[in-house]
Amino acid sequence: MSTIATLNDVAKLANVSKMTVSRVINHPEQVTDELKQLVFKAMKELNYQPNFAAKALAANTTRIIKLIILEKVDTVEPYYATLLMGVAQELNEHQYALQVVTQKNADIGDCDGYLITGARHDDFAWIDQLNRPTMLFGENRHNYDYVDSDNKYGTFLATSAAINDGYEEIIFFGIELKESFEYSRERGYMDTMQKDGRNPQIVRFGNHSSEAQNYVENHWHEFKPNTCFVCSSDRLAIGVERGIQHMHGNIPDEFGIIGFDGVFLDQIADPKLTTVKQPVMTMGSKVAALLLQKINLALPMSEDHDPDRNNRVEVMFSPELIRRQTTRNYHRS
Amino acid sequence: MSTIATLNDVAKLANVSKMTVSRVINHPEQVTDELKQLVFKAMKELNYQPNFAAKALAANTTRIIKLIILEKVDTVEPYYATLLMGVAQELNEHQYALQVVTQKNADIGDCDGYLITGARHDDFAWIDQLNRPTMLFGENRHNYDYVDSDNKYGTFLATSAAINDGYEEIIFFGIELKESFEYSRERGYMDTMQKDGRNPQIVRFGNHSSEAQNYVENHWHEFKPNTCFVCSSDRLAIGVERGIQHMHGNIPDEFGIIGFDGVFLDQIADPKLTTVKQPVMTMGSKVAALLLQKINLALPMSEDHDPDRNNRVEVMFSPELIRRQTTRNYHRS
DNA sequence: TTGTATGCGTTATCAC
DNA sequence: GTGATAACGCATACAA
Repeated sequence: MSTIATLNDVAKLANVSKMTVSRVINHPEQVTDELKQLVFKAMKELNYQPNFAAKALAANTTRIIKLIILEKVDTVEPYYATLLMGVAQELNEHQYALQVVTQKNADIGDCDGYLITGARHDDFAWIDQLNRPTMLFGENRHNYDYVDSDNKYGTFLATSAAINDGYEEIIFFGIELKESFEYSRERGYMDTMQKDGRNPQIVRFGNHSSEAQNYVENHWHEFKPNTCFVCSSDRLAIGVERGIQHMHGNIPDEFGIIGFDGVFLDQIADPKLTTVKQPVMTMGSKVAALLLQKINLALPMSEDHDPDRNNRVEVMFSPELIRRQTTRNYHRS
Repeated sequence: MSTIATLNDVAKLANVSKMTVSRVINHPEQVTDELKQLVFKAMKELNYQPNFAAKALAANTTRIIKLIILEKVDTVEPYYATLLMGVAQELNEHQYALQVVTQKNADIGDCDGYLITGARHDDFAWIDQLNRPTMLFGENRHNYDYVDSDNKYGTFLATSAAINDGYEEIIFFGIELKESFEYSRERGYMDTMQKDGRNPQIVRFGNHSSEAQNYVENHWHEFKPNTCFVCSSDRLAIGVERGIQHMHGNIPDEFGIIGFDGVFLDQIADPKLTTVKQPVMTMGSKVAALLLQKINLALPMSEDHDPDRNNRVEVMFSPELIRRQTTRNYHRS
């Protein structure tokens, strides 16, 4: 038989009803150990795999999660590819299917829950009217549950490193965006600077390497040697690196650079960037896990939505400072 | 009613049986126009969306496509992110769900078909035992249907451009891999060189920028000014660019560089790479479309698998030469 | 051309 | 603790 085994096949082989088999899977505590063993044996023998669609149909469920990437398509970065791998892995383990979707197509077809990434302030009007459990990837000020890296801690790490490495001036290159993650990164920088009795300086750009590069070149006379640039993204950091190189500044002795993200770009740079690396893949698995948890919790107690809207889920992963070639004290690994 | 409309709801509203509604969807030619209009109206009014799971269950189908990425996870490139967007878009339009999977987990859970990318020679033993319709992304010598860009034409474009731009020496930097796409790219280069009465020169590396860079630096004395490097990937091209810059060669006047791929990396480079750009997203949609077509064809006539194994599907997309800053005749866009 | 009955694989409900 | 039955939404086969 090359046909796929069903609950019924297992039941016959184990000499029980298919309900018993179903229970062994979903409510094992209600079945005696003897029967359980028989069923397990039969399942193994037939290599039983539950039928995704039947499960979904019976449970009035889709077993589909939509991952909505709210970014222009041409911005698609390796960042999202990595995130996606994490999400996909977690969903597969729980027999959920994935739909990768842009906002435009997000409304066609039903699903059990939403995973949203790249949400900007203006998107929340739309997000608010979604009527399924939702998790965001990225901190936000709209009271949505989310997973992110600890952005403030990240720039604390970066700024502290710059201080410890003996850079005298430490300038923050931020992203010109009124978003929560950016505020947190700037705050991490500012607090660390102030605690050390230093004067914070922040400049902001669109998140493109060329803008940072132009700025460095145009303001070159203002930067004294022994300056470190703490950046809010690896993109900006690469621009800074280029600007310094074009102006024949020395990296890392005269000028230090620290990026943020640690996905792909940092390694493409030359010299390779010292950066604050986010565990993006792990974070992807985690948002997915939390969403599934939320979905399964929502099912049993249907006493109105949002039984306890107060305890918001905010999971922060600690980023890690990867020391490479754009700061002093560079350790070869 | 916030509950989701079913076939039955539509049927009631239109005063027909649910079978008529089903037919309007699947076999519209069997229904009279009057009824069709009624049904359409009811569907619109109720915003009817077919139930994915029920469809799958009734058809003995999963409506799940597995996308298998056979690459080390840390190699994940923007290339795959882009490809994925194309695949996802096409699948969504046809109400198929996606499972992104690594080879390790590829065997758990059923699916209707496989989309495989990054397949190397050694993977085919495993691929051969897959018992569902399969499409590869990337040309191959194992008789599998595939979509790819026209690799040979791509290096023809690159080499011709180098010739037209007046470079005297044209050297090919290839990837050290016994794979079909690499052979095709090398052939495109060689044929074009020979047709022009020139002497081809090929050097090969692992696909890492540092290897190309080291080679350029170590063999610097061998390269006369007015040489163009035609590369088999943007990664290699970036390495070449760096090598030339480290040796203080002039780009593009003394040395030209042409990359291959045109996803992300080419724009990160500085100066920006002239490259052979593949329409990766379009290609993603196309493999998906072909796979769905193959799946739907396989259903009706079940007269043994592979009714016509002879006509292999090989779809090649023409890549495009994007002129930027690493070759002469650079046009600003 | 249209409607009725049946089954896909699973789970919840209710008997036993 | 275990089994029979109905139901989830749709599509196929058959009847009208």
